[in-house]
Amino acid sequence: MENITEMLKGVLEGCVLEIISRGETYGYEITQQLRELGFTDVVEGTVYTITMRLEKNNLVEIEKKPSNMGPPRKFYTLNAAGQEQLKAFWKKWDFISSKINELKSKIKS
Amino acid sequence: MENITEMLKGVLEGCVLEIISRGETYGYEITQQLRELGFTDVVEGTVYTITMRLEKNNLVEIEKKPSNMGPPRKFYTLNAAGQEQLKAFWKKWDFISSKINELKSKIKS
DNA sequence: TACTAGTAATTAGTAATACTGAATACTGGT
DNA sequence: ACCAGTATTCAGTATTACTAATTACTAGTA
Repeated sequence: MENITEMLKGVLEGCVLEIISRGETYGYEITQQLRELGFTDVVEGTVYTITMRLEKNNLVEIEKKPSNMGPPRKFYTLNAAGQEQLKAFWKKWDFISSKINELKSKIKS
Repeated sequence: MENITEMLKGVLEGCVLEIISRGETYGYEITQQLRELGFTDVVEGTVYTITMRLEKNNLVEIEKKPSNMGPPRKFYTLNAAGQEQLKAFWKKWDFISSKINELKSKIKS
């Protein structure tokens, strides 16, 4: 899918929150999961800006662990504020997507 | 709904395209329709930047008509390129919303 | 040894978009 | 004379994802 970047604004962070909520994970793995999900053009740098923002906003706990596949990994888990943010994200998503779909399905005049 | 502005990026232009496709309309009326749809905080200035972009990208035809309710209105209609853009928007929306909902509904591990 | 590929984090700079907060202008009513 | 509603316009701002790269660790291989 080409040029969806503008439509990803706001939702990509929510996706990252959701992925982290499934269990402790790190940037590179999050990137892979997003690509598997279908957002094939997402790269590490993009996810990094999001995880950095989550750190800055105190939504995650961090633990650095060594890896036998490469350099050490920075594992993230959601704290209480992060889970609140995730809940708020889904609420916003449900709101917006219902409105958009309402518009989409309206009978043309 | 508070602070949904980031999630509106990319989709608001699509909504405006869809509204114009329903029939000749103008900025102020588009704003009202978006507010009726539920995007209550959208203001004229925001819609203006979008209609200006549509003009600049040659996606609309323009006709200025006098009004008996105030200053003259700038009516927009989609041209062929605009209709293509609208189709592309819905394709992207369907793609992204299906992926997000897939993520949302996945069984937590 | 030198090299390549895969894993993993990091960063400065850019582009695109919606929002802020206003100015201008036209009409009708009090 | 004033105000509310209608209607367009615009300079500046904030936020976000992307670009394009650097650094570093491990394992395989020529």
